[in-house]
Amino acid sequence: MTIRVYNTLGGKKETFETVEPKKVRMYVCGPTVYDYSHIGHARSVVVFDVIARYLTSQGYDVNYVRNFTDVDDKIIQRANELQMDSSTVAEKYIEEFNKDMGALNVQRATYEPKATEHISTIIHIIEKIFQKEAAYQVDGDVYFSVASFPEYGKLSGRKLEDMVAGARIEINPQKRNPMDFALWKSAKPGEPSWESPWGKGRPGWHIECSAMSSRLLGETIDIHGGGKDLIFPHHENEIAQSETAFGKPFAKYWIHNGFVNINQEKMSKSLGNFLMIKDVIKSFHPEAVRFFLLSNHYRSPIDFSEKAMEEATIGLEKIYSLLQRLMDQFGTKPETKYSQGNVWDQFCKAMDDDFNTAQGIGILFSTVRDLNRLLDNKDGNFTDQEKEEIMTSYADILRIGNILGILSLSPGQYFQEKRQKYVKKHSVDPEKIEQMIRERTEARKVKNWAKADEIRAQLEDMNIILEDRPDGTIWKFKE
RNA sequence: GGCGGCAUAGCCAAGUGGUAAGGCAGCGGUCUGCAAAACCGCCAUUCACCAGUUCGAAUCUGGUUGCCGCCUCCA
Repeated sequence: MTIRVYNTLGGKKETFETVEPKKVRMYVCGPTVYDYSHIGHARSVVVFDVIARYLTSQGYDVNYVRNFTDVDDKIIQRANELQMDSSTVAEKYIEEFNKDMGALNVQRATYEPKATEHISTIIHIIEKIFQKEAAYQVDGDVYFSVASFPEYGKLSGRKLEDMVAGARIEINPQKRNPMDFALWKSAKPGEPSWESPWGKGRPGWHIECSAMSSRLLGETIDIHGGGKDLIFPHHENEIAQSETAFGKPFAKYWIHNGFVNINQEKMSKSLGNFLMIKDVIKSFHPEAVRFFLLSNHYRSPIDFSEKAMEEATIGLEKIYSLLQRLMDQFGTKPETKYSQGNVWDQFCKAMDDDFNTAQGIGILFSTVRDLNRLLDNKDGNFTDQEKEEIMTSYADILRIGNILGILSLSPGQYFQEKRQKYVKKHSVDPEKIEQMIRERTEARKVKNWAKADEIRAQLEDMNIILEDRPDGTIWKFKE
């Protein structure tokens, strides 16, 4: 089956063909670690996590690099504010990043390098760029000369002349061209620095990705990804540097994810509406967050709101409820003997078309409805063929969950976790609820409906909903 | 000012040439002591607007309007 990928370079969908057969070299720009990770980071990381999982499921050997920018002006500034060492600041937020992404069930990349671990490679590449006469030194700073790279602008679709005319750039008299960017920055006293042929300093922002990508994956890679905002200047500059240094294409496919808005506004410092992952998962289950993030196509913007999260939660629970039902009726998870079925095929078809998780989720819901219908109608009396069908779809749902990184818990665990979270947040007493339910059950036994309904109403006031099932009464929080 | 994107029901959203997936909400029904859950049915003759290409367009082309992003740190 062929996979089609939208390539920012060229602006259209292309057939996905790797440099080496069945091997994927993928590099995704990670965060600059000077603060907690926000929901926008989550989207990018989750989207590429799903892409890596999917490609792996299709038989590719995926070599995935996700870096940390651990030396940078903002980190230095933050370190000064906190009166800490900048590497300590970076370490702290790397740890927080891993904690957040772990909670979101993100798989670890093959390599998760830090810029500071690759200083010698960075210096080596800058030297190569000097050899190509595309770099120049001004005191201790080194700049890349965009005029030396005729294709500059090919990713973002801009022309040098237009950009310079745009004049929103601060003119730095040291630069030959206003669009030139730093490869190496000289160190001011007290700043973290490394020895280099140009004196003590640190790498510019863009060069680290060129270095780590080529070092860990090779000079031409298959996928280079990141948020849309990185297209210019970051990725444009990476292309200029790498292709100048190595004289070959840097990346075949450029994949960029869209933004997360908050209540229809862009997250920004001035609005103070940065939504941190650690806060979001206090209110919503991490799987619901993932489910939400994947419910739109990855290139479209997505609007985060309380309502949207509630809908995502309802959707996720609809699936978990079916899984609960299946488990109650057929025991534990379907054995591996149930091969990939029609549902999985449909899902793959959606994913093959530029990783269309939104469509994939639609398939998931249709399947849930089909299975519920079958379960409703047959009342437990299934022919062997029907059982086979059910178990195949059941297995497919779990397979899809595994690609999307959801449905990783048993339904029991999921609802338990959710309940515990609520109990903790609202300090309710489950024992008391159980007691009330027992009283109601007694009342129902003697057909004292008035009393039963009264208890139900009392519980409803406590935001609790009851479900009378054949095997007993269960309760849930309404929220 | 330059570049790019988007516009599909009450809401969210998929669909890029073959006659509108899916979800949420709502309404009617089955089930239930009553509910809930689940299921069934209803819910866009139409895809911002205007022209054009085509046997055929939400999908392609040109134009209009509106919204958004990037060009400055940003996922």
